[in-house]
Amino acid sequence: MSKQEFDVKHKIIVSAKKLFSELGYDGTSVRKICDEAGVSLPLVSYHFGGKENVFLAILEQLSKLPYFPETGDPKLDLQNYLEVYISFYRQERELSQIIRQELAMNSARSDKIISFIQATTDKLKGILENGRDKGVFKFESTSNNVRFILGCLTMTFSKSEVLEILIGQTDSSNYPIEKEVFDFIYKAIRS
Amino acid sequence: MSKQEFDVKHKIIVSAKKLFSELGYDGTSVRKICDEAGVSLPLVSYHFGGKENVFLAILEQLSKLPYFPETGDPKLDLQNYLEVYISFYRQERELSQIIRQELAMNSARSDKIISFIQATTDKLKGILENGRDKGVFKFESTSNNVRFILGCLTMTFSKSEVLEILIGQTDSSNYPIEKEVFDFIYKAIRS
DNA sequence: GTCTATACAGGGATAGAC
DNA sequence: GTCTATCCCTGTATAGAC
Repeated sequence: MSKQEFDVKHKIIVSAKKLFSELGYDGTSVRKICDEAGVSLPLVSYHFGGKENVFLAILEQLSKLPYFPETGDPKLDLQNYLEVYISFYRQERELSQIIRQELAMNSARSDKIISFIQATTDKLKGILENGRDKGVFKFESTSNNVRFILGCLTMTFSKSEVLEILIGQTDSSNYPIEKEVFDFIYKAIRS
Repeated sequence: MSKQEFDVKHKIIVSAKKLFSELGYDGTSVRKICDEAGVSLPLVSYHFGGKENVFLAILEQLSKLPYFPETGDPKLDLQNYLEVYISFYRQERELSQIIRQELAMNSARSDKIISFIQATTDKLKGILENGRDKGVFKFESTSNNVRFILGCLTMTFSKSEVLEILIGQTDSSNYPIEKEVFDFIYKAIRS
């Protein structure tokens, strides 16, 4: 792949990612992507073979989801888990927005997303169950609590202006939301 | 409005609601709505003046959001709040799914949704702040904690098959999720 | 009030020149 | 490898018959 070819593919990816996150998959046309990227329409088909594949190429970035070793200490593992993944998604605002949209839509593309994030979710499940076995955590249903935690995290990443109108700006800027979401979750599940 | 006219409008609304919740606004065409409803294409324009207005007519059902009196007791008010609104959204699965999608999309239609649910969110905010003032609840930022709670609730209502694949089925069916989400939230914010 | 037929804009993908 | 021009499909909305 030549330097120039790389540039075009890269420009398309960057523009598509921006537009998908703002307008959703259906709301983003190939024409808009190409206008944003400053390239002509057929280049999407030429380089990627269609809109769908541009989307999949963006999802590939999920394979860079960070890994961290587990210590076996439930509180510490939970803390690490939240820290690592929150910082990943905070750096990847557009990507997290796209995932949020697609999962909310139950779209056909969701299956692909799941295959990327399944391991992450399973890890959280493992941490919760380990904590419960050791008597550090206390809750009824693991999968329900995974749901709740993912719900909290989703809201934490979300860059939605709509939510800011609805809920209001964060009021204590000196206390970071990363810390507060851990407080919330840890208190919620500890014994 | 004649009986027959009511029936057609009603059929369109019911079909549109189902399809919007499954396919999203952009993914739902007027043709699909009419096929589902068993009526001809122009009737949407005739009765509603367009697809957008069908959507708004569905949102009108949000004005039936239940009201409940506040007692001033933070724990009780929180419990009532969660109970009332969870049961509303559990009865209105399709509607809650639509709201979830639209808010995730930051769509142009979100403003309308906000105007319906703003009061509900403000009420939750009030309950949290009252609880903190009385020393029953303990947290840093009200708006952050409203975010977390709404995140938990969103995941609780969500009928997404995708999430079931990702997280797994609820494992303890005898302990209702309505009860568990209260446990989770209450533990998270109490002193 | 409801239908069939159609207009017209916009979608994705491609043919063919360069 | 990249462009212009175009194809064909599907989207919404409407004209006009009944």
